[in-house]
Amino acid sequence: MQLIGEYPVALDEKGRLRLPTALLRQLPAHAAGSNGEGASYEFVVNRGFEKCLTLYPKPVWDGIAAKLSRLNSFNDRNRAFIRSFHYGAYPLTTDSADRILLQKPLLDYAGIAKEAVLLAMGGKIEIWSPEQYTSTAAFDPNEFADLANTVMGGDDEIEL
Amino acid sequence: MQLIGEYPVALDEKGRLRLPTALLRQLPAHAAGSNGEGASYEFVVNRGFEKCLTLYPKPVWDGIAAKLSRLNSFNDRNRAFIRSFHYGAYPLTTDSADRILLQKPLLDYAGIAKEAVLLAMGGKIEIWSPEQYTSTAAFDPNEFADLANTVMGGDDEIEL
DNA sequence: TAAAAAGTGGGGATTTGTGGGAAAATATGG
DNA sequence: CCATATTTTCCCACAAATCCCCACTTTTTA
Repeated sequence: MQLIGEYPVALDEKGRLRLPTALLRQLPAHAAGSNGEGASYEFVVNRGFEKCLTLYPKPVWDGIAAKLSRLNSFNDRNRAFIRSFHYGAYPLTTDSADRILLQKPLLDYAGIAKEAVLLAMGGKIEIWSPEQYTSTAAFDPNEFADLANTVMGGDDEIEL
Repeated sequence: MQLIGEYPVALDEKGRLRLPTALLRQLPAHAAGSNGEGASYEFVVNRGFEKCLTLYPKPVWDGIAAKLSRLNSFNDRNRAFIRSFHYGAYPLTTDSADRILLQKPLLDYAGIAKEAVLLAMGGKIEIWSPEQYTSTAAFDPNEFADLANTVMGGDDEIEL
């Protein structure tokens, strides 16, 4: 699953966050009604490594959970690792208008109030507060070049 | 069984702890009434390896107990391990309002008073005091970089 | 420029969560 | 073994959060 896109969204009075149609269309409608109508989508949210939330489509999460479950949980380090993934985890389903409701602790963690930015990448979707997004995830050409060099550098086989 | 979620809960005056519906829905209603109504859930609690309690759905516990029983109990280390696993273990059933009642020694062990955090992972549920949870479950991603690489690693389809 | 699709905003039913009285069960002490 | 104190749990009533539903506004498409 290769999700793409940056989407500014607004939370309404009740704290509901609508997932843009452009994003939902990229997901396999893991849905109720056999027809396209009334379909709902399942996700798992999580505290991200940075000050943001991470939204996993359920199938993607299940893949991760399956790998984690193969770890021996009698080992301290493994346990801590598994726990780190479940830190702030919460299962979500879209409502009948393709909206999700995020728990207050999660919103607080990411510093999200009325607005947010969704950043879809690969199999997951990051949810940022606009402020954090511009300061942390912002595109700085110089920094980008540095990173590109560090991460990809020296490997002639990879081209951007 | 893949349980998901972090749930803040409050204990009432009588020390009862209600299991959130979102969590119970993930369990096979190991239940009394043939209909969904009046169903109750069976668990086993235990002292966790960390300063928390571990709640096992009965079927999961049974699986673990079966494995333990296959250990050679003529070996004193095995005997000690089996004993410590049962140390503080206690069977529980939800009451008619989906609440459980934890013994004082267990609450003391985990430092739980009025509030707790439930962390569901894989087949079990950890019960933490909020303080312990934030200090123990917090993690440094870099610390797990190698583990992440080993477990998830090499497989470019899976992302953290 | 009309029609369709996407997005927004509540009212209010329904579900979930909380609290406490009192019955039932269990323990304690003669 | 009975009487009393304590703990547990049932049951009901109330409070709060969630979600369905539908109407309305804005944007896109043809």
